[in-house]
Amino acid sequence: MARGVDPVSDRPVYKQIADELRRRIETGRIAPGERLPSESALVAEFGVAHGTIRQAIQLLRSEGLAVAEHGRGVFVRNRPPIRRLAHDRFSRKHREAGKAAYLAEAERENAQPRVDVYFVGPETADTDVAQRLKIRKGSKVLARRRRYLSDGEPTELATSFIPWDLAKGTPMTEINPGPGGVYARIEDAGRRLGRFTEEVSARMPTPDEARALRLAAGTPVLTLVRVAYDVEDQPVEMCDTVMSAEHFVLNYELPAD
Amino acid sequence: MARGVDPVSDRPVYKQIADELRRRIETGRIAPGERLPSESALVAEFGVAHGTIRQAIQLLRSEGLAVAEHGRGVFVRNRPPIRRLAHDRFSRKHREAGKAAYLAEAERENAQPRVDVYFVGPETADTDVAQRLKIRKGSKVLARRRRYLSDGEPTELATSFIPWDLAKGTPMTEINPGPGGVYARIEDAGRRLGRFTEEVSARMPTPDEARALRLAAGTPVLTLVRVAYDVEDQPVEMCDTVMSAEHFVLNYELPAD
DNA sequence: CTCCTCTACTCATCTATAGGAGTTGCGTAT
DNA sequence: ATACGCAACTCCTATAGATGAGTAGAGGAG
Repeated sequence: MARGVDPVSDRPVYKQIADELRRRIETGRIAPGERLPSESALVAEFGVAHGTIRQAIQLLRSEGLAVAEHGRGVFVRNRPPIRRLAHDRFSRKHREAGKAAYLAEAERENAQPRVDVYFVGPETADTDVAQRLKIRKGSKVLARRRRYLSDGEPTELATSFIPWDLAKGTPMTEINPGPGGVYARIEDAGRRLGRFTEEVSARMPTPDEARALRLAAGTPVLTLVRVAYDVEDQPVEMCDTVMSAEHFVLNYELPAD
Repeated sequence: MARGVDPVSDRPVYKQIADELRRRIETGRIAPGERLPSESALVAEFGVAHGTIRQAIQLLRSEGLAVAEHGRGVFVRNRPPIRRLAHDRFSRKHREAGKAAYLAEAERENAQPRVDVYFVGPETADTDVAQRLKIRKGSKVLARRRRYLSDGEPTELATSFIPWDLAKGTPMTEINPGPGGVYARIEDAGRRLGRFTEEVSARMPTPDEARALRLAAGTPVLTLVRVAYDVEDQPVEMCDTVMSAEHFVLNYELPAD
């Protein structure tokens, strides 16, 4: 028996059911972390087929409102704590305090930081990297691929590229580049940093990214490409970052002139 | 008969089929704009049930790789042109040239701009607006709700809030605030602008947003909250913007110290 | 020529059913 | 008390069909 759904309505039944469940979530009738009624309970409640209920739940999942756990149930999403990245996170004062940007952020948030280094070593620059670093495509660069975690939860994937001439023979080629991070080592190499540019966008994650960041289905990622320039305005590093969009807010400041 | 899928594999059949179709798209065997084989053709090709094909296609759609058109077919997505928002888009030099930021951008891109104004009028500030504008919750503010289009395609939704004391009796309360936009009128009112802050994040769109921006299913939005401050560092305006993530890249510049 | 209808195709929705796999908790044997 | 096994629950995958609704093209009526 259809309860609350109108099978002859213009709006498909599965959307009507999703609407009803969304309402319950938004009004707090089903609180964050709580379980939704099971598929079979919803079949009974709304008097529709199993597949229809499944479509409705799928919709809520794609909106990021619910997550399914195999064998346990479907749960209202707990909004994770949000990490705000300050616009001055790469300022020299933090670097001189001996802190890489990520560790400085983590400290402010009282979280236990961890970095998994996937790879550090030479690679050849693809078109995009070459263009941003103003070097020839195919040139040798140092690549540093890593994953950042906070209290054991993965938060972002980052890959840095540094022209090989600048990186070779320095601690940048080590797993741990030392206090202040790679940017401190670049300044040690005599290239004083002048400015950074950042390009921000968002998209759906690739399956690999979803796994590495343990993303729930239907949650987007923020992508950030940063290029560091020295005071001569020569690019010295670029960093490609992918982060779970719902964990992050990026803060920027623009002057009025 | 199963062609290219292994029904006893660990990976579900529908994902294997999605993998195969994704491969064809990525290798260009099915080019952007081209049609995928019809559902029934795929049922025949892979020897599986209709529902399984549907699940596979749903997956590709949620990844933004394909769009379905009712009655016509499923097409490989055409990547829309990307709009890059420069970090100096609110600089005084553009404003003094009599151009609002959006129109200046559109001109650079050779696109036909249009603005649908949904609402201009007084509202009461909610908690978030009040906090950002440093006014009391429930205070009167001018709200300006609008949608921007480029060559007829909707690109972003924006809502501005301006303290009522500042807006009342000025052209800001009109549909068209005049040359240079609202920011020019704020300066006319004697509040010289000093800086802007922007907070960027991303999420899945609400159903309303998806409709207003004509978003394909499974594509995220970028959200941007900008606050304008005068030279006394008092907030004078905040603007909440929602844009299709795949249309936009935001550019920022950070000083090194 | 234009307009209409009809048909054959497309995707969208929905039903009904079946077995799989992961989780939880209870009860029994040790 | 602890460990094991099992039953009952959860969601996941897949099948097989029916009906609806939008689109495109062929062909006939005007």
